[in-house]
Amino acid sequence: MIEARHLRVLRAVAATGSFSAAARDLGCTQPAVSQQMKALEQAAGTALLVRMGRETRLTEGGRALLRHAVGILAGLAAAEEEIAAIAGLRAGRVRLVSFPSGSSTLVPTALAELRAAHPGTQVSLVDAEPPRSVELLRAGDCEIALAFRYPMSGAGAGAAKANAKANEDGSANANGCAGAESEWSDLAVRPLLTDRLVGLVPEGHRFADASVVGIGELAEEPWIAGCPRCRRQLVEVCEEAGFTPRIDFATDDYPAVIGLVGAGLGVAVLPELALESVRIKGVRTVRVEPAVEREVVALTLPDLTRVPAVAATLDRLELAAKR
Amino acid sequence: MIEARHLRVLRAVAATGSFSAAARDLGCTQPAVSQQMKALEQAAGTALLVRMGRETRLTEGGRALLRHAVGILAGLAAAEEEIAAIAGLRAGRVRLVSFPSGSSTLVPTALAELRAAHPGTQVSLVDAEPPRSVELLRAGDCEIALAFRYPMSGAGAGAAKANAKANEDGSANANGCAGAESEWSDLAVRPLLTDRLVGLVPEGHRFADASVVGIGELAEEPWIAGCPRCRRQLVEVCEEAGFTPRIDFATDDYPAVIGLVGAGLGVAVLPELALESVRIKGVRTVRVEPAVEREVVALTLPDLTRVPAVAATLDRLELAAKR
DNA sequence: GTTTTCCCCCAAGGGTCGCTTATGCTCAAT
DNA sequence: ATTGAGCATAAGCGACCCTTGGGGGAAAAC
Repeated sequence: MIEARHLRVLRAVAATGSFSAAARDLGCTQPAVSQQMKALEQAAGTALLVRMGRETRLTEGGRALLRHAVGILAGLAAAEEEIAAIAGLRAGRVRLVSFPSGSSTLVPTALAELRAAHPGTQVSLVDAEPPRSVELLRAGDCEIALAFRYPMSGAGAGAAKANAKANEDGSANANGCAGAESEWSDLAVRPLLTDRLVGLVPEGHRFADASVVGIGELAEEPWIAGCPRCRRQLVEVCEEAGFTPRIDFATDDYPAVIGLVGAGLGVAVLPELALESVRIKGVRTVRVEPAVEREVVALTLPDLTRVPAVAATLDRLELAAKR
Repeated sequence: MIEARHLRVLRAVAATGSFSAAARDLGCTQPAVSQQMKALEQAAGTALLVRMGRETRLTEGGRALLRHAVGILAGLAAAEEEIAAIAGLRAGRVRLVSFPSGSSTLVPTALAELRAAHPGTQVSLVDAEPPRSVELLRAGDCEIALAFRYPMSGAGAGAAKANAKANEDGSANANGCAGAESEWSDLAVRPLLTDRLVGLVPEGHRFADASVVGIGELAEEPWIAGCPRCRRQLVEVCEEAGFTPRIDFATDDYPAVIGLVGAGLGVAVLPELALESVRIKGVRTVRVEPAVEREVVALTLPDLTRVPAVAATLDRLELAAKR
């Protein structure tokens, strides 16, 4: 079995015309070259070069092998170059999937920094909400999935179980944003930030100037819900507070939620992150009690953390989240 | 440093989709594949594949490397194929240099047998007399040189020295057909046959029906000499017999020599081998005393004896000489 | 739900391989 | 004749590679 090492030696010997010079080129000793050439000749089954006094010449077989060796080693060098570019962040594609409020806040700043530090890397971005984004990740359609989850709601496992029972609108139980039972145990989880839900009330509302509002105080208000997962979380929190919210509107378009609240059609809770990139007009934000937080994380496959471009992207995301 | 072995494993893993199946393909155990892949990933500096439960997928780096690996391994296979063809005598060029009487006797039968046994081999033939043929061999312009030499003439070193002294028409002292001083000590010498010189006299000559003739009995005859080396040998032998031959004609064209003898213009001695391929007409052959023999050998560089096509050619030459 | 099966990782052992150092030989040049 | 360069060989040592045996985890089968 001919190995690349053999061909490197052969090429050096052919180029320099002597074993000693080849050894110097290769950075090893002369006996090493002798042994490699002997091994190669044995693998080849024929003499590859003739020693004529001081000079060494190739035989027909040696010339044939050298002819191939040039191309093979060139290909190998190209492969090493390309892989080194990927390893050295001079190249590398990362497919990133994020939920909308992440795409418009964390991701742009992270990608801008990544691009500035490593111009060769390319990141593609696709929007998808957590259950779907994790599917994409597991299916190999992306390298990083930004997702979020709510901590085990209420006080313990009992509530978590109720939560699990309530999950019957989505796809089976792989909803990807619940607390415990469908964890990402086989994934690499990089926590980015914890995002607090804040209440939204129209200007002039009785709580418009309140600094903090108990959730129960909004029991009689009409509600405007966000994305399905946020809506589920809302219902759950309200039920823990002892009431079932009356949801008049539901949309995953955050500006629309704000517009509806501003028009006086109801109140809402939204992740703080979602508010960062939309123009707030005609509404007031209030802190709600009990505090509800969601954990925003970057998910990837464990092996992919060893891919430099993926690791670098994760680092930038974490950095961007530090604000 | 990426080795071919790594790429073979990578290709097998990519093709089969699992380490175990790749190990079966490669004829080794699964941990061996694991270790090779780990080594390759370390050499590459990035993860190359992701383990997703039961299936394994390539990363971007893995795909890039595999893309190169296909070409590299194909090149390597082509190289091994070509070198195997040369080693297995399904291919291989041999450049053979021979003196004329060898070209027309030993060589044709040897090459015919070689061609029959190994149709892929190609032998090219060039005519050259010994001193020149050995030069060609040493210069790398041929692989095998057929040559001949006369044993140390007369009784010992004294005569050999005289012989050496006489060599002043050719190129220096590398005449390649003398006895001792310019031996082929650095060459591989394959004895083929010992060729006796026979006398040629015209029909009707007083020795035409003699079975054996002493060389001295031809002292007064006009002589027709062959090639320069044969002529030199003739002179030497005659001088040892106590006379200097009167050489009226000299030509290295053996049919011409025979023609001249047949026309009654003189007598000659020719190597038996030279007579084999010419039509003898009008002359008689007689054995001369003392017997003069020349040794016909095949010369090659020592390393070239390990080139299968060269070795096979030498074997066929030896076989052809066994007649 | 439990069991089975498959696949991979890990650790330890043994054998091979590859490189180095040291030595001797041959050839060419001074 | 001597010196220097180049290659071959042998011994020693370290690294590498492969194997065996055991374990864990996830998907498939019962």
